Amino acid sequence: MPSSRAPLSTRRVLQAALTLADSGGADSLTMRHLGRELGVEAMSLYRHVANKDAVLDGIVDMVVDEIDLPHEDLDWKSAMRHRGEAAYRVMTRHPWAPQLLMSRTNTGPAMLRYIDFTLGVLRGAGFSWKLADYAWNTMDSFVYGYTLRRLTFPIPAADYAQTAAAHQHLLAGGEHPHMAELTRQVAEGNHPGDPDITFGLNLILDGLERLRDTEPAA
Amino acid sequence: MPSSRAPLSTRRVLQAALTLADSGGADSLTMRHLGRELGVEAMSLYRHVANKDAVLDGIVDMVVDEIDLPHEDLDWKSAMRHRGEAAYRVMTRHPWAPQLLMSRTNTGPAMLRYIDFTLGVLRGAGFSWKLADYAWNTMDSFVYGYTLRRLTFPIPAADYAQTAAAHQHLLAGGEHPHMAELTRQVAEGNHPGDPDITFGLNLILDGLERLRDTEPAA
DNA sequence: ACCTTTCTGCTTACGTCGTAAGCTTACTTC
DNA sequence: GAAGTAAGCTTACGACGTAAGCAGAAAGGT
Repeated sequence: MPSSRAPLSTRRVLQAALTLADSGGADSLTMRHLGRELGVEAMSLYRHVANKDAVLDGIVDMVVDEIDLPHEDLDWKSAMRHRGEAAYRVMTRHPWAPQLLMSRTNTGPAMLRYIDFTLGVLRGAGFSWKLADYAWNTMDSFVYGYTLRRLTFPIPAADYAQTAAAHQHLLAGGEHPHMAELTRQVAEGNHPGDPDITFGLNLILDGLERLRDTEPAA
Repeated sequence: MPSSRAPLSTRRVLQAALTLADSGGADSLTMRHLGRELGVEAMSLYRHVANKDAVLDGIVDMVVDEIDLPHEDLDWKSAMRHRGEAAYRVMTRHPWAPQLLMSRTNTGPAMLRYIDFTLGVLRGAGFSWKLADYAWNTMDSFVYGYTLRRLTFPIPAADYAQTAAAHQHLLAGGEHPHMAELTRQVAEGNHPGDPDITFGLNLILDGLERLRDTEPAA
């Protein structure tokens, strides 16, 4: 009895690749492993995708497509904040993604849609073309940077105080007095230790609003 | 006549690794290639570095160490702006670096020094511990994000207008009306196309200043 | 002087990766 | 059924990081 297997397709390959990356990280996403997951030899995948890069481009765009766009009728600041937070949430669900997103030029359809929407929101709010362009670029730089740092950082936010307490002695040498004191503050619970993404988003959005009001669209 | 070769050392290996990465990108930095560059077999390197990860950690910290710290007597905003711009410049000299910096947990001595200095500047300017911590985290998220985006982006800033003009037809389908119009604006020279890093830095610094003045250090 | 330890670099080898080239099997279309 | 095409398989190549063990030279003790 020959095993009757669902036929391969680009879609199915990318879907499996996404699942594989989610479960085992970027390192576990190899052509051989991906093939195994689909009950197929590695080389068979090449009938449906050009090469591994195409797989990476594909799953990155699938992730971008998960970022949901806020309702058109939200005020621009809420919309933009929502957008940034949504991007962060999605990346957190797919921790391997931001690294990849930032490392390849790839601008898939989902990304184009996402940018176009953002420009629309800003233009609707009275931003000049130039300022709108600057605005989304600045926002995105921050969002990606923040997300990458968060994902790379080894300590879960909930454990900051505890970890700070445990590591205070490492900074006792006096070479890094400010870090030592900051660590003490965190250990004693005087401050939570890492800003939520909303902190930076609001900072940037408030600044953009002021710029818009200073130099309005021509 | 046996070739009399300078003896290996951790320092020499890391130095060569840095040079190799600079000249050929991260991909060209392999143990075999690195050995060849030093006139030595790949396995010989393992006498001086634990493994490839140690090499990567090492050269990343060397790059961080290149970021020069502004003078202590600069006002805090200039100091912070200077710091961000310096980081950007250094990363641009070593385009392979930010990717690596963000992907590994590694906090080498140069990084510790850099953070401690920044905290000192902010505390000296009257920021609370909490706000100072938020401040440098937000700044750095932006700086790294901005730098990564810039390095990944395929078009040199000088060619924006020309490239925009050449690609306008791709957006003619009407699916992305705002991007199409933005591209037109860039093509016609109505706006330069991408913000300098100073734009975002000032945005964030001005915002931080306002926050400091609203909720001063206890 | 000789022996012995240690240090440095070399050789060989294993299991992994992406993928080129060519083969085989199965399904369509007449 | 014959012919043509598509889908998956086999084998192989040249990378990669690095484990294990070897060879020769330098250094220290007697």
